[in-house]
Amino acid sequence: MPLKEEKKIVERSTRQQSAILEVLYGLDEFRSAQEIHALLTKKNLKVGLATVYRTLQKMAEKEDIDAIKSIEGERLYRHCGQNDGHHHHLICSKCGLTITVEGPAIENWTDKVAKENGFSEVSHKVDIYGICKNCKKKSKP
Amino acid sequence: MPLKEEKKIVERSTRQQSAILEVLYGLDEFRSAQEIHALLTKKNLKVGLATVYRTLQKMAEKEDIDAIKSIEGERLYRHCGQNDGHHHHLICSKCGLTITVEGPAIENWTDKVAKENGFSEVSHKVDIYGICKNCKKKSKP
DNA sequence: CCTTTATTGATAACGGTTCTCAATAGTAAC
DNA sequence: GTTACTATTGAGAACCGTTATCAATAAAGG
Repeated sequence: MPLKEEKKIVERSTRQQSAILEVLYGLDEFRSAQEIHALLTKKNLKVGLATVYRTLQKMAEKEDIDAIKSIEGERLYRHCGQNDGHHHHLICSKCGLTITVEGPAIENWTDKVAKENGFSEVSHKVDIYGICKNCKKKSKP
Repeated sequence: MPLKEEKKIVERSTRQQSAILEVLYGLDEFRSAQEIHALLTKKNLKVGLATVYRTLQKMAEKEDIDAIKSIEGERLYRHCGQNDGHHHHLICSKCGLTITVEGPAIENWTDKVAKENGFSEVSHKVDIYGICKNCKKKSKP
């Protein structure tokens, strides 16, 4: 049983998957499945909404792309350049501005807390929400 | 304009609100609005589902109770004893086990990161998800 | 008791996501 | 290229948590 391929998202490569990847690579910030679907449509790449959901989900599972939850509970996706090194996201709750941050300190702290409490697999998902400078300014006129 | 009252959830106190509070005080872990509604029903405290949602929302706004989001995106509520001092939650993604942790280190880090990036209001919502000891054990038999 | 109006509750609506299942299209073997 | 197999797709229905609607109810104060 030789392992033929390994970097495929799924067992068969399709037009739809490439289209979704194409859009993802063009993204600089997190987008919802629906937004990605809209972007595809705008590019005349016809892909069903259900397929977008399914494919993004699979890609996120395989960690080919980054997935986070917005504070409203929406799942957001982004192709994330660096696959090495932990990094987290500082996301503006108002406008969605996303900044990637490195967090050795937080890694250490979460690891410590996790260990003390017998938890594992805590490290990868510390996304922090706040209000960015611009939005703060706007909200206090 | 004298401020008459201050610790009331709302402007008028009702049977329904007391019922919800009663259930909340009996909770030791986070529960969804629907679960709380079910608990009320079980206690023969008839309260409409919409009212449960509304009331929990208001209480959480006033920070009379703690609210978090489960990884599935559900809002979960709990009456949280200590009202003083920042604290965060370490929550098992599998079984929902919740541990309250203090995090001066994380406060400092988030503050620093926030300031560096011009963000504000980042401090209060660092809930960390992981897999607790028991669930980890189960998943690797 | 009466009036005012915050609150309630049954139900509809909503929004994001997942499911269904027949149609479509990769893939490997011929 | 053709065939057979089956993974994938897509349109729409279903789902699920939540919010909105709005008439009915019931606190609070006079």
